[in-house]
Amino acid sequence: MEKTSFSSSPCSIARSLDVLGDWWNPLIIRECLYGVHRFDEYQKHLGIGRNILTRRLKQLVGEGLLERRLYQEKPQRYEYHLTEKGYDAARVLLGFMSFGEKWYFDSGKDPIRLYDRDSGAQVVPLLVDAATKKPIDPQKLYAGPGPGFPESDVVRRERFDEFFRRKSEVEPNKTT
Amino acid sequence: MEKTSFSSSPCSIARSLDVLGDWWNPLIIRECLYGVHRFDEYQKHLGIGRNILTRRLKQLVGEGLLERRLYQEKPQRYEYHLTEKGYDAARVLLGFMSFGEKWYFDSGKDPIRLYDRDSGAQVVPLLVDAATKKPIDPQKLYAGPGPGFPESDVVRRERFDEFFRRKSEVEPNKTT
DNA sequence: GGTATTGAGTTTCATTATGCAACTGACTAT
DNA sequence: ATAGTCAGTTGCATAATGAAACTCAATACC
Repeated sequence: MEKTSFSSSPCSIARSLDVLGDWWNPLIIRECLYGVHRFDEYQKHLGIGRNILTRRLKQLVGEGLLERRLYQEKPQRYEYHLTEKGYDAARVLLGFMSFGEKWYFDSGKDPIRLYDRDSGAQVVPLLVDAATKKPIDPQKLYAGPGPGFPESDVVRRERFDEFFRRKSEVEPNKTT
Repeated sequence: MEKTSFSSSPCSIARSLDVLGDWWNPLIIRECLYGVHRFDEYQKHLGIGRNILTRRLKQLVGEGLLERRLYQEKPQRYEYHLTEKGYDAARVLLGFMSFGEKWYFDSGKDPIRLYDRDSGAQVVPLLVDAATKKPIDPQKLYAGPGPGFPESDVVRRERFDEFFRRKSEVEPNKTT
């Protein structure tokens, strides 16, 4: 397998996939969000092999999404809790939820619902543009290099068709 | 490996992971979103093995996220395009982007930016509650069974600690 | 006409990760 | 003294991956 690490890729998606692009890690984070924190509970709820659970937990702790918390001294026992980064990863899971609900369950028959801890009101995640607060339609997007895009990476620039086409309409003299 | 399919799990996250819980599928969808549609282009951009690219494309077409489009008759040649479902999956990718940008790149140095096709304005994805339009804080959420949750699945109900605790505060007579 | 190139895949094979089951070690409850 | 809980390890068969070479079919070059 050799797992092809994307940790050096200049793409936020690829970077995230290093820790979230797998079957178990998101599910472990989900359980944590639902209030599961101990080894055997993860194992039972997920049906994951104990060996790979060990590995996944180590990875998630190593990546800073979970923290190990000693909850008992006598035989040392640890719980796993979400860090701030872990909670941010959970936000990605909400994306999975919305997608899954729409495409795999009849509408109105969603298996799980989310509520606000303060108000108790149901929470329905929606992806919007931060500025206009309007829902995002991926079909109406195009991508371009940002400030952190490596100048050197000429090959990958090929992808940003639309960006450069539009740019050259604005500055027709500069031919990239 | 035996890939443990979650297709029957009563969880939207698990269901989504069947097709998105992998390193390549999200990246293929990303490329598609950036305007890449042909076999050799995927292979070059992603550095993915041609054999597994074949399998992934088949899976994505089979799952209905991509559609094969004949673009040349003589030697039959196909392009892969996002379906509506595929574009919805792309919405999940935006979640990955936000996460990756925040945790793996200095702020203001995001490698890739998104723009609106109509207005040309930059688009910044943000997860909000559909009703209140306020940003979602995963720390302030708790989960409970929805209308589609299988009554039979008593084991998994254990997870919804907070939900049942709160419920019994409201209806203290009914002890679940 | 013969050779090279492109596009889209297969095939083969060594390397890794996974799932399963059994085992260890430290303690606790009966 | 025996059974049970919790958190892992260890060992092994099996399945997925990555890399490179190979197959077709057709067009482009000379």
